[in-house]
Amino acid sequence: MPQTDDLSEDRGGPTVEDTVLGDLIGYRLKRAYMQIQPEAQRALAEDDLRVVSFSCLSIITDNAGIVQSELADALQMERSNLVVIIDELEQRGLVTRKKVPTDRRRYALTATLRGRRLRDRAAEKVRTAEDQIIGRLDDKDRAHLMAVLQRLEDNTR
Amino acid sequence: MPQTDDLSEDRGGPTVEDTVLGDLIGYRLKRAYMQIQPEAQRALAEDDLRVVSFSCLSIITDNAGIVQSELADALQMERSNLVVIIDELEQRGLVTRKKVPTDRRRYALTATLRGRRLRDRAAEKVRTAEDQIIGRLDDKDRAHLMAVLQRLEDNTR
DNA sequence: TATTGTTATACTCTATAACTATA
DNA sequence: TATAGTTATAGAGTATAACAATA
Repeated sequence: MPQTDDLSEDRGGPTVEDTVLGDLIGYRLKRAYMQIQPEAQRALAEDDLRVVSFSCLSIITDNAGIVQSELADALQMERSNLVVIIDELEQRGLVTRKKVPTDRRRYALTATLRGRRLRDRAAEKVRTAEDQIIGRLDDKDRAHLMAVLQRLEDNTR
Repeated sequence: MPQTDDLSEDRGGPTVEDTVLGDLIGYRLKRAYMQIQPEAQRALAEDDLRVVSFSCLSIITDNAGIVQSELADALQMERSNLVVIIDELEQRGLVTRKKVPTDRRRYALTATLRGRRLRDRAAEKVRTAEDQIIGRLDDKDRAHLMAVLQRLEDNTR
């Protein structure tokens, strides 16, 4: 098994490969996410979307009629922080807010046709950006990664 | 393959499983990290460490003599944001700052015995916390996950 | 009484610019 | 002229408390 216990210069990089830290899943997850996130951000910025607003638009698109507190639950964020995001999506004509007749405290969120189309286009761009980073990761490894991450998440529910 | 296209109530949870979003690696990575991070945070808080200060202490421990800008590179963070963190680690007697004789602009960082011991203890706690979340993930899946995440990260360098 | 959406606010993280001392 | 460490500050992102409307 390849293991580097040589701390001196190795291959040009700014040194430092840590094993104790590198063996922690949380650290590896964060590092991997840090590579992907900026590229996703850049791809979404072309359509004036942030990662969080894209996530909202995406879930609303696939779950027409969802209300804000449910959306907050789904994204594990505070419903108070959702307000301005939905405000913007609504102002841009991407989603609609409609009072639920049976419970007038709640607003049913639905993506407009324009919203759904934007979501599809943006998702495609993010996918392309991700694929470029994934590089040599073949389909089998990708599928396995996704399955394990999903399982990891499910284990905590 | 198991695929849910039923959007109605499934098993008590607050609904919502999105496929377009859920098929993005960035989203899955973030979700998985969101499950792990709070537990790691809680484990580290017992020793008055934050994730970032633990990461610093850990890298310094394994790379005695590293200077701040190298550490910033290693953790992919701004060196300006490192200052207060190292300040605190130094004040707690966990690391030392020593001017490098050959280049007096730089400070060599080294973990003290107490720092190294704290790192080892804290790492063990985080590991335990992670293992509890990982649950049924067996050694093979864990190893494969780590390898793929590492590869994913390496692909971008 | 409890919940939904909302507002305001505080707190943490991260990013940027500018300074100093050294090179 | 450039770099390391530092400071101050601005900007995100996130969390908390309180309120009005509704249940």
